Amino acid sequence: MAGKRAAGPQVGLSRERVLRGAAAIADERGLAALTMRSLAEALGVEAMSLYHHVANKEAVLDGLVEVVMAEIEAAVADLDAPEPEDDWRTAMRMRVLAAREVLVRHPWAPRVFETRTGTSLAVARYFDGVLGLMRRGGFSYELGHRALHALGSRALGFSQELFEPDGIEAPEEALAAMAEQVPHLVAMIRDATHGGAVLGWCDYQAEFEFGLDLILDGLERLRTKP
Amino acid sequence: MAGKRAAGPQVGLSRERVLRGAAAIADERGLAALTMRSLAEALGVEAMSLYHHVANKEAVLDGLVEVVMAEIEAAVADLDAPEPEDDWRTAMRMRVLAAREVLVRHPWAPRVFETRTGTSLAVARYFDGVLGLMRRGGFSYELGHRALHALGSRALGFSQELFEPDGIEAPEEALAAMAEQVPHLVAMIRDATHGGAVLGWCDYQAEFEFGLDLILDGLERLRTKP
DNA sequence: CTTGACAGACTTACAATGTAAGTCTATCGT
DNA sequence: ACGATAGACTTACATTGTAAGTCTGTCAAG
Repeated sequence: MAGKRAAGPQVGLSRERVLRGAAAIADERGLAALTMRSLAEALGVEAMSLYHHVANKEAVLDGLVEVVMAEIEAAVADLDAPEPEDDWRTAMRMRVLAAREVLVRHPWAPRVFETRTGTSLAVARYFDGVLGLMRRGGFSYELGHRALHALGSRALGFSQELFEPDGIEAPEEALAAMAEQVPHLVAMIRDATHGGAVLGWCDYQAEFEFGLDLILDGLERLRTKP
Repeated sequence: MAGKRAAGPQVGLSRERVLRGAAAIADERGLAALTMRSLAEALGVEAMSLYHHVANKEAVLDGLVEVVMAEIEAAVADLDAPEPEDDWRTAMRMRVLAAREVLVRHPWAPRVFETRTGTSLAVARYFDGVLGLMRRGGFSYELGHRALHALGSRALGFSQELFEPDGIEAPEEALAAMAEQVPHLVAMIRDATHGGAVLGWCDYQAEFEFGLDLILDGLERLRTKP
């Protein structure tokens, strides 16, 4: 059992440094740019050296989940939220939005989460905290369980947007061209912007909160009158 | 403009056949097994021949989205749902559950959806249909828009489950070992199974419907009293 | 029937990636 | 002083996507 020592010619890697480096690359250059070689280079080392600290690339991705979850747990711990016994709804809302801030800083995180098979301990612990919050807020285990499913990834601050309504320049002609294929969407955009610029008309943060509140409201109703 | 002709020594490929083959491989052997070479082999052809019908592998994945969406549209068309004017909630529910049946047949689909950048026309058309349904059900464009966001991937029949509560053998000892790390989850499982077997105690279909109904109920409330 | 254009298959080749296997060296406990 | 060892490096290879070029069977025009 050697403690920690700086073996080798230089500072020495560590699982910590490897994972931090991986997160940095994903943040700066995207998930596709994260290869064992690019990661090694960023750490001033050869690719194979990484394998002394992580089993393989899958383990790096698993580690990224831990990194993100640690940031989320830290953000949640910093929160000055009400006691769930007094106001579980606000406590939950703040927790989820704190998690969301972390996720927004790491746009690659949802994709990494999704490709992990099996639940990581870090994720399980987070959901355990969510469930504990609901328990303190007066939920039965049964309703708490359903609530975890209903929230899904939203509990961690992201919703799977399969369909991005904005990002279009959408001058009137472009809309007209689309009107045949997707008439209702086009009408919706026209209605929302009444002829003005479309870029950025869709406020994702607001929409996320809307969906979250819809679920929380529903849960609260079930909690009080089952 | 040559019409359709069987050029070459054999039956001849086509974009159609390539995409169907790709879906078959993903279904049978998983998404990771889908390579240009494996796909070619399955079609009795060399890898490079595929490039006469698809631009590159990304295009194959784009095509998979189309394949899935076509199946969903077909399932939706077969539905014997009420007119949205009479009962939008049931019409929507049936539509989403029909989509879900397709998605369940293609477990790789969510991952493919998520990695596509930009919205495909097929997906946009689907959401256009959802929005149209809501319009006929009495939604404003504004509420319809928010509803699309609130539903998110659920409109297509899947929820991002980051956390899989089952899949554990969970004899009492295993639970005891986890109790330190995730006490609430363990208590929840104990409560739900009161000592019995844990395997498969979690009914994903039922949980999906619960979450869906929670959202639909919330939307209905907003629709009738804004 | 000949011929030539071309769609659509095949062959070859290469760069990028993950990683198995083995080597080298500085540090530490004895 | 010295052997063990952690942790770096080197080499090598299988898999993948795909660029570039070749070959061949079919069809339309002469």
